[in-house]
Amino acid sequence: MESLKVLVVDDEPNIRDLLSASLRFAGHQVSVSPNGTDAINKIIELQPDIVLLDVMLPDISGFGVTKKIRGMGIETPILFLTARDDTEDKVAGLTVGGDDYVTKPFSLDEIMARISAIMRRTSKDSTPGSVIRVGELEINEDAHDVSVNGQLVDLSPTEYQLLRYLATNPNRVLTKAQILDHVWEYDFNGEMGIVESYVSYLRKKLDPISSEPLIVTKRGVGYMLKGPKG
Amino acid sequence: MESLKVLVVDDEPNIRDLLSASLRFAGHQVSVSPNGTDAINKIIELQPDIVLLDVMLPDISGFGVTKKIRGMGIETPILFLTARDDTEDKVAGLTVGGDDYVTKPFSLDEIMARISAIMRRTSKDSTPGSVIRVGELEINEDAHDVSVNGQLVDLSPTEYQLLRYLATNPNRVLTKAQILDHVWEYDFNGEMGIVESYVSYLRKKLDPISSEPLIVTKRGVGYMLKGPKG
DNA sequence: GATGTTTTTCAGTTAGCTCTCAGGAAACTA
DNA sequence: TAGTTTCCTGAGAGCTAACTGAAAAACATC
Repeated sequence: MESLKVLVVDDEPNIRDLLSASLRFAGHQVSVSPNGTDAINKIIELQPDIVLLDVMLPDISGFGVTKKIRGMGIETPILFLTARDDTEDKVAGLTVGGDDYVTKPFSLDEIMARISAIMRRTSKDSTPGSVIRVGELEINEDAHDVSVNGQLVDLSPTEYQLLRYLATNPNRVLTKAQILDHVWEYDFNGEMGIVESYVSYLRKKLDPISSEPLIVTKRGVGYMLKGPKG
Repeated sequence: MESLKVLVVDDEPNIRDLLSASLRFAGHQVSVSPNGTDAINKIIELQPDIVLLDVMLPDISGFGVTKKIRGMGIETPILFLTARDDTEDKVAGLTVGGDDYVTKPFSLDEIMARISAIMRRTSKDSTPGSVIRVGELEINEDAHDVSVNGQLVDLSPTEYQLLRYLATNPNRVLTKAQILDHVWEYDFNGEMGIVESYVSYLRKKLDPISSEPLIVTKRGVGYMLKGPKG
């Protein structure tokens, strides 16, 4: 995915910082906004490629912002951020058009995946494709399917997300802390041992099929998904 | 279906936004109009391929608009949007020619299906056909019936719409929120559990006939109709 | 207005997932 | 080799998502 202009709208500074740091690191151009009125102005002024929009804002709600800018003919795709315990009727209609939503607390990897999905669907030009391929491994993001040497592997949601994070960084060691920060929800306060557990789960499912171990341990550092070149 | 020029005429901004977002996302070129006189001008000026026309408008009614443009020799097909409690004789005669109507509140999937049907009937070159085929499953949109391995299956209206939505997105996981947004009427206020119920109904009717389960559950994500290749 | 169908809700059950922990294995250190 | 650290993995408790039967509510048909 090429560099995008992203606007992050949230009243919680922690969330803003988390998202803007990650998005900047991913090579995007990020602006932030703490409330609805400012967001509307920034959307008009900056014309971002995508807006990450909290629905619960101090002044105008995310829906109000959407209504306003859509009324002006601005069709920028929106990724809504909603509280998990919002009543269901509040989130109705959020997946219409190019838009989508994630619930708080989210994981960074999920945010990135949703942004990719939205840009893939809405942008006419470059279509990077929804298949991640690393050596014998193939991840189909549309079908949420994983296969090794053509053979399907059944993964739980967390296993899937962990594998995808590794697969988007092949031949690169990722520390357990990095993995926790990207794959688990930002309010997770458990131990890093859980990463070891899930790596173990993945190995048990993947290694019997692959010709050589896919995930290698770099002792004292972290884990790495071995790609064809490395 | 190739890209169409669509004019959406409705005085409620919410409906206009809902329709224009969905139609744009489907690749069409959308213009909107809030009243009858403006609609007449836009129809003359833009020469759309199809008009989505609310019958209840603040100035000239949808019928008035139709009469006017037909009097000018403009034969653009029209999909009328009517209130559900409109009397029969009011909507009678709407389906003459290439026209059709849907009642408010509608589901997005129904709107899209009606547009396809109208374009299929009126355009000469025409789209491939009205049959959706995914593996052993066959949906005939003209006859509104469904068969698996050649054997007819009797479905309720909602079952049919759900299956069609899944079938138009084979090998792609659809979340319950997406399904609700596309298959149920836009004012539906209930819980997502209803999707589980209907998936269960479909499975009970389809699985005894199919050689393998057609609808697969992607736990924590959504549902997917399994096609031949995936 | 009675009957049958469809839609929607609900609750009990089932199956699957997340996370923790603890003992053991492997790898480094000295 | 012994000691230390890091990692691996099996077991299990607790939780959550999903399935399904049943009943209530809405709707249609005659």
